[in-house]
Amino acid sequence: MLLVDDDPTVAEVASSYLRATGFVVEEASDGFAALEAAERVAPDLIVLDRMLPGIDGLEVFRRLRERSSTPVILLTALGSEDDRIAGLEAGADDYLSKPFSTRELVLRVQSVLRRSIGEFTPESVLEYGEFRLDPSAHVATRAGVELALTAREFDLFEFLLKHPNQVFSREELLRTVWGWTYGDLSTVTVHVRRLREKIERDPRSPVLLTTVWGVGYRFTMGGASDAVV
Amino acid sequence: MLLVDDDPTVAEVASSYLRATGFVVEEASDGFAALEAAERVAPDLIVLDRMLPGIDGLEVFRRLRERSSTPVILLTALGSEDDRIAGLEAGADDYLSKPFSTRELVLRVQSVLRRSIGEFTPESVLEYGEFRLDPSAHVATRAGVELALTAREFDLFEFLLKHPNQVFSREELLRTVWGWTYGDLSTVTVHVRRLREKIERDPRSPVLLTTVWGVGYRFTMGGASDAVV
DNA sequence: GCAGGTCTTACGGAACGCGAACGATTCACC
DNA sequence: GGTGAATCGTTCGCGTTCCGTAAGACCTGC
Repeated sequence: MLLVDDDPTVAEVASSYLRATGFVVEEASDGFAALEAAERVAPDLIVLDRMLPGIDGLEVFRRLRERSSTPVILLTALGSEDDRIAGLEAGADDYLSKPFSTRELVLRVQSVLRRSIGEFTPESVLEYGEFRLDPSAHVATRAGVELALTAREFDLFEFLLKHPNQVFSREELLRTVWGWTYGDLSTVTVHVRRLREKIERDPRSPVLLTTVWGVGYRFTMGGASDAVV
Repeated sequence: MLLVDDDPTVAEVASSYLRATGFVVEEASDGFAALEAAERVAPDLIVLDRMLPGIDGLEVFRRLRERSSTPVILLTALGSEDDRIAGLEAGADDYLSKPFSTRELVLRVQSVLRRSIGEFTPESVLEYGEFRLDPSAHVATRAGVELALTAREFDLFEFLLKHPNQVFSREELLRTVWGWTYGDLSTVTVHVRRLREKIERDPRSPVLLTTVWGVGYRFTMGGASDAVV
């Protein structure tokens, strides 16, 4: 997959998350590099920012389409309906407006790939101990029993399961899971709490989703870690 | 394949994409040229814009059907008048509303061709538990008893049976089942409700076709799932 | 004990899904 | 051709769920 964005922050966050999901990600920061990279690696899918230095994203898109039928997802700043129409008009396969959550991006990517390739998106079912999480079905279970997670809780849990034994600050979580660049950090706090309520044996003294004082939160995964499948 | 559209931009983008996918594309920009070309090259498939200068696209469609059974995919502009021709659209093999993604077009083309070629082989019959669904006969049964599904309900049910245990947003369903780029999402809601009324034991508390809050709908299929083929 | 960080609880607004009903349109049947 | 049934997409009101924020209590490190 090829990711084209001139904003280093966006590129880094998005690509790391996509990689964690199991994709092989090539990056490019401008139009020329994008065209070159597309030629070189022949990606399954291209995620393309509309606003690019040098050549405009739409122009890049047209040139890409001249020579291949690779699916393209367009990213654009602040989603006005006009942009959306323009994007689809040009023939993009899907469209996403910034700021977006990484989960949203992954969902779109999988959706587009599912449509283009057929069924084969790596059915990445996450498993840890008695936990099982199926993103495509949007089902999370503990020992076979379904956990009634809300959308946000699910997103958060998914992210943590994909990045175990790693500490994330509230800011980071807000950026990656929520897709916000700013916002009230207590939002994260509360959602962590609510999630604990549902996944911890004893929510009062968390074992899995622990607090790292002054830093953030960590999802701890014991020795035997078979995350991907 | 024959592509009929008077908008040069659409024609160019679409045809180049189709060619990149491997199709041999003939183009026509108005009704007369379309009829002439259809006669001349005898295409496997015709993609026809509904809005054409001179003869209307629908009229062209009728005349085409008088002399051959070549599959036709109708392109429709958006607008209130779409509804009026809903019936005639049903006569087409598939239809797609503008603006559409080029990939979507290719997918529909492939799907229609697959259907028209595979007509001789017995259509695949979907089975799940006591449900049985025969797309070619357009008949759905529960425990041998025929379910009185309407056309849309059937399409929706078919799609869900083919993609069990997977969540689809209303938007996705609108795109894949309805072939719309966008539209009123409550359309999906209502049809899901009507479908539930017919397939659920207790429509008030659905078991098969469940709502995933804030995400979409999921058709849940118990353990043994042999959906495909 | 203090200060800053974290947890808990509660609440209002917003989003969401549901149900019912309504025209418009089409199709089937007379 | 005309009439009635049926389908489809839309609209509106209602109840529910979820989410983000605020405020106070609690805890940790110093």
